[in-house]
Amino acid sequence: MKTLVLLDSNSLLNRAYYALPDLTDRQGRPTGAIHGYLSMLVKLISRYSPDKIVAAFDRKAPTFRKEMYEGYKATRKPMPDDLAAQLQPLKELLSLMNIPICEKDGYEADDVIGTLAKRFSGKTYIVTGDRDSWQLIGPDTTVLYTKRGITEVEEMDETRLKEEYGLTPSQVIDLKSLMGDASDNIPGVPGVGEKTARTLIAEYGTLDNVYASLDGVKGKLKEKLEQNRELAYLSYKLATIDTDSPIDDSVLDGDFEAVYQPELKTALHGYGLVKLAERMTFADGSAPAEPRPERTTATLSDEEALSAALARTINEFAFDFFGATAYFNADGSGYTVDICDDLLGEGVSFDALVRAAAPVLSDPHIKKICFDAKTIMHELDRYGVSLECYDDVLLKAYLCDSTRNYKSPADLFAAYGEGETPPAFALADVNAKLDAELAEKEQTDMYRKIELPLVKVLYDMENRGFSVDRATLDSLAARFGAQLDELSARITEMAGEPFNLNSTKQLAHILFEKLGLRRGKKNKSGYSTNVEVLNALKNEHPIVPLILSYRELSKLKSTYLDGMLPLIDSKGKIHTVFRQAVTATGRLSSTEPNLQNIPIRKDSGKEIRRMFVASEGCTLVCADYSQIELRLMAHFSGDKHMIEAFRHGADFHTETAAKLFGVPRELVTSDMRRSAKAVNFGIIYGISDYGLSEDLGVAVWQAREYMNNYFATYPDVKRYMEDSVAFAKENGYVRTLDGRRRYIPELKSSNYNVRSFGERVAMNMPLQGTASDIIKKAMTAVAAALEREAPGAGLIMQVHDELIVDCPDRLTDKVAAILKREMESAARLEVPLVADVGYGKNWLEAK
DNA sequence: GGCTTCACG
DNA sequence: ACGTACGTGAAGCCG
Repeated sequence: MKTLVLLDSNSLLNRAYYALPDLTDRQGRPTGAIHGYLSMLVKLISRYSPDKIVAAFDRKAPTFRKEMYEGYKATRKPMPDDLAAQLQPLKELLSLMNIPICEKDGYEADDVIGTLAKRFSGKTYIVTGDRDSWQLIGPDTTVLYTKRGITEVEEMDETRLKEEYGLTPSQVIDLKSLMGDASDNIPGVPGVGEKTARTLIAEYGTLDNVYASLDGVKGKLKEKLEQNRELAYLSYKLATIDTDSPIDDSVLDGDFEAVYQPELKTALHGYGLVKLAERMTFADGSAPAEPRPERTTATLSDEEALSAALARTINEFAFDFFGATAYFNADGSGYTVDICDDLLGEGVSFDALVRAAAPVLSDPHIKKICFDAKTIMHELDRYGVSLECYDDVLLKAYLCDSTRNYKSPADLFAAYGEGETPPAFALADVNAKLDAELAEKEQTDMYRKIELPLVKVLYDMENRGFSVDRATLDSLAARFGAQLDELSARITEMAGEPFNLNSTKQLAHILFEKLGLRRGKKNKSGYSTNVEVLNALKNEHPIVPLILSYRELSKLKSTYLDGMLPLIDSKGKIHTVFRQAVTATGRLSSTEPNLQNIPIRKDSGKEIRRMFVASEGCTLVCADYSQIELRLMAHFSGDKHMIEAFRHGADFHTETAAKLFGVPRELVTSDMRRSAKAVNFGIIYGISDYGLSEDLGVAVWQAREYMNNYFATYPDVKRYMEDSVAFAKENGYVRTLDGRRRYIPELKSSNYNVRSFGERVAMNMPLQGTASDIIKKAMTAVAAALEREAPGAGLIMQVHDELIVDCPDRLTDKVAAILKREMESAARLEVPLVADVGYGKNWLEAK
């Protein structure tokens, strides 16, 4: 099957123009966009080895669209002069590359591309920075979507479009007709943004169906849709790419060859694009510059050679999947198998690369050096390939400095490489450097025993997913929606004018200027309208409690109902992504969606928790550590009274209150307990009198007294906190029980606030971090135990001190016992480590 | 992209 | 005198 690459030239030029700095050649002619465009093209050619390439350009008469919807401002900006000036030179260079140009008066490049893609039978890649073109995706048609920068592309095919956006190609049009596109002059439905549009499409599938089911839509949204039906359908027409434009498809006749006439080299040199020319092969025999002469590089000419090379005994090789490029050994012999762009340029497709590499990737004896192995594993899922035996430089770098945030291998090279763009084998060098640094910082065990084994556990959790009950979600969304409509109507009436309730600025204007209510705290952009302020005004004006209710419900609806919808897969599950290298303390974080902040504290929020359910025939078993951070404080400080309170007391906060106020525990009032609890929390956060006073709503001197009282009750706690800070000041870092470190440069600051922050961090991190270490160890142990003793059951969630297992009903008791056993034995402390277990059909019930 | 607000541990 | 509790992520507004 032949391969065709279609270039959406105007879109690419635009991207290149804005992504690159203003370059000019010696004569002062702008060349930045040309440079970006051609770099991308050269890379693409070597990666996809297309048989045919066509460059499409816009040729739309400027007035064409305006008249179609008069009254709507044409917002598309004219092309900047120094971009327009690059158009003709680019076309000339493309001709010299023997790449045909296709354009048609009155048509956009989109239409040309859509038409050619339809007429070509074979594998088609559409290269563009425009999401519109996703509607053209099909079984044989993939869109290569340029990411920021330009030389990086993302392969968007049917599967990926479904997975990432929950859309079929044709739904791309439906979506756009609702949300519009300012840059493309597509109006859409006013007041409907991407968020709402995606929800509507997720629910109704098509524009037609949205309008056929208007009765199911509530409130203002329904109004907006009704009033703008024509606009929506006009937008639909505008967003639809014409796949039957009258173009001459003889541009598809010839085949492309990546060997160029010397005239091209001369022309490129003329534009000062020498480096670019060096990456090309010319008919007069001048080949691309030989890279990296300091190592032996075996350039492999085809798939067979690749397989052979990979089959050779290699101990280790680095794998940079997203740069889509490099495999090589790092066995110390100095031999390098470099199959990056060189090989991809010689007849090997990326799919073929993965297939050829599969035996190596899955070989349990060959170590693969990865950046973010978990993500790579998910990517390889798409090819049915598993990754065994891996190292992860991201995790190593994280352990070396948890306050850094490495987003890509490039970030790592910047920190550990030699600077500049790294050679392909740099990952192996970085890996070696990291191993040394891990050893030097005593993090090797943290890496091998805790973080690395957790990768597979998290990967399995993410894959398994959490079931969501659509019926519950829908009915909650309807209920909240109706309440919000009602609230917003009443608020508008009381305010005497309509305003955007979601705008703190407008709300502040209404409350403090129009209604003259008491101003509270200030923030950077004016007076705050946060809960604290509003609560203080609750009884001042009847509008305030309504605003509080509005805030509560709108938060819940937008974040946890509307926001969740597009993330539900075809099996009714959502798959969070756990991030293992972001927090400074060692905790995990959860994104897309964040399932670690699902509501629980208020009644309205509890309802939301109900929609997270066990899967078919299964039960959720939930276990959480009881007061783990305070228990760790007891352990670390060795404070006898605190230890005693944990060993014998039923409720630690009550126990603390009894000691603090000098009364028997039976006589502890709820107020006393509340204060004691606040101080206990303060202790975990690295206490300050001011913070405590804020939390308790008492004077600072009063808070100060509570603290002194607390330290008198648990004297070793105070000593421990002082020791912690002293250790940090001396060594520059603090550490957990297992040795995880957090460096605290803030302690050296001359700024009091910054330094105080450092001191609180020094007190807090060992507690929060050790708790993280413990639950991470427990997770690995639980996963293994479940596999052995309760096959069919699996972890699906971690919320810092809580684990959730989804298990077949009959295994419930077994799983409960496993969770309790493994969690409680994950660390040996001076006080008991206790996990409380519950179960149920939904998350609320199980907790 | 920064800021504010608020959901969780 | 200083003016903040520790750790996150997402939504929405605004310039």
